[in-house]
Amino acid sequence: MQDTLRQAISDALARFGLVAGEIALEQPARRAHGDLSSNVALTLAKQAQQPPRQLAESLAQQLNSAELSHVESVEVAGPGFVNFRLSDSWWQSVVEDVLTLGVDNYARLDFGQGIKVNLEFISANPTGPLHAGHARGAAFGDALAQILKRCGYDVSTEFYVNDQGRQLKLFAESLRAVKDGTPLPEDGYRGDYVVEWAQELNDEVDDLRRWARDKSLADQQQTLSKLSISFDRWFNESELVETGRVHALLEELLAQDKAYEKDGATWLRVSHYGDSQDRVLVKSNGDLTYLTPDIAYHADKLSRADQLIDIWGADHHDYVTRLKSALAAIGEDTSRVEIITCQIVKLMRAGTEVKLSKRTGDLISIDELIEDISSDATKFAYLQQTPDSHLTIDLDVLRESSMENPVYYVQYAHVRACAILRQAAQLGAAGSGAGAGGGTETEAGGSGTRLELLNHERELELMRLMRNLPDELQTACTARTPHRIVAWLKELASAFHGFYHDCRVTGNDVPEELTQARLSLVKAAQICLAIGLHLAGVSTPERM
RNA sequence: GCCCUCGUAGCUCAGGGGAUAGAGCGACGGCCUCCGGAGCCGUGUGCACAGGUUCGAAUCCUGUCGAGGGCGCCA
Repeated sequence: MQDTLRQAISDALARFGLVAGEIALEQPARRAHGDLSSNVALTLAKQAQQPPRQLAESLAQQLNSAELSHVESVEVAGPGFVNFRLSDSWWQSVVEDVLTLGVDNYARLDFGQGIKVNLEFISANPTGPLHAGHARGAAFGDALAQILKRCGYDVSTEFYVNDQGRQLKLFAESLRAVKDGTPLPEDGYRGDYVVEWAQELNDEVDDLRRWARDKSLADQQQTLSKLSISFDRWFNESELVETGRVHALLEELLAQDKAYEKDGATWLRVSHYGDSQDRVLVKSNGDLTYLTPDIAYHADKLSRADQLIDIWGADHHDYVTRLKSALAAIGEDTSRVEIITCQIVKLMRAGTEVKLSKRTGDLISIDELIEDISSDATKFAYLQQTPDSHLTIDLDVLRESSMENPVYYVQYAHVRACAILRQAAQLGAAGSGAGAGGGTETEAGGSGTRLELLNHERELELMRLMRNLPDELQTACTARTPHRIVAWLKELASAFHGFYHDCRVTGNDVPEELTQARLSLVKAAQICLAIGLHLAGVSTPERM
């Protein structure tokens, strides 16, 4: 539709000897201004050497005489906007599109062209359960993966397990100290789970670090499965070290004089590649820094995918430049590496901020969150804002209030749609003759369904939103903003509840043909709600 | 001191060059002989500040103020 209009505008402009670059078409904030609007007359006024309003009038006249399909009228408004009013038939046809394509194929885009994207997120240390600080990256990463896939990217998700560094060593030592009743090492791990896990230690455990890692991974994986988040690959840092690849990388860097020795340590000349200073690769005590295997890890990922996306917490933003400079140093194309940082989330409970501290062991685990406010609500809560926002989540409000916790509002719309379809199926089965279709299996929308009966304002609003889904999806994908989908879902749910309130589907006082048309609409809405909920990574209940 | 992000309604947040800036919550007031009331409808206030760019700025640029995060041979 939009492409058709753009072409028409372009053709009309050509008649006046004008050439536009990008022709913007957007939905006006107010419906009174039409369904679609273009500002070409404003942007081209100078080139045309006439007032924007006058150019717009000429354009509108030209477009009106072109008799474009599904276009009711073209009007000029304001300083020179060209507004298109679309016919109901355009919105009604979305019902047919949705029913024909279904959950799997409506709003399935292909601009990703099968490009291989490797998406890494969470990558928590294997030193304990996942906690609230990981939840945003988890919800964001999972939703982004779903969105990228639906846009035609070949996505593989990955969790990097840092099982070589100081943190795991420290964690293992902490477990041992708790078990033996000796003092914790400096900066050691605290918290209830440390004590619990330490009690599970016995003499059969010969490699404490490995045991601690596996214990952590098992715990984290269980939490993720509660959140319905799965990874295509869990990548152990130790794999890079043990296969000698990190060692080979170091030798190569030294041979190329990109690394050098100083003060007993080995340094990488990242300051030549954009970083503010050189960085240590091997500490003077012989240990590797986090950076060294991470370079090898990203090089490995780059050999497996066209594009990398890393999702990090904002507390690591400083590391972005360091990693990219290091990758530039080894000759990688850093434009293939995208790093998204999510801002820290502040949690409130009982009116006060919940302080999270790894140092004191004062943490809220994701398991606790799920138990407190459910898995779907946890994911949805973290998905409502841009990753850039410094959001505050009030646990009490999430638990108690239904609209601060819109996942139920949206899911309830889906439940209602299913309930109506069930009801209709029962009535049909009762032998009313016409039959309301087979409930959720209804083929409504097929031949004979009079979609033109769907002209109530509530119905039109619902259909407009369904038409928008592909656009919303594209925006959410290219801008990496899953919250767009969530915002759209809330609007669609609202439109559905309004429709439900004002437009009865079944009943003796509803003409049979209208019932059929509305059943098609309900089925289409249910499909769209399911698509959106799926993209957000939450469930689609049929009853609540 | 330097770097990143943010500052929009009483609260939590959308909107990120277009026309009269939105939603939920909270507050107040309506709607059940109704396919599930976890619902629907109505009522109010607001773009931190100052310059600049533009036909047009909440949106882009600069500065000021404020908030969060970061500036390790931690990860």
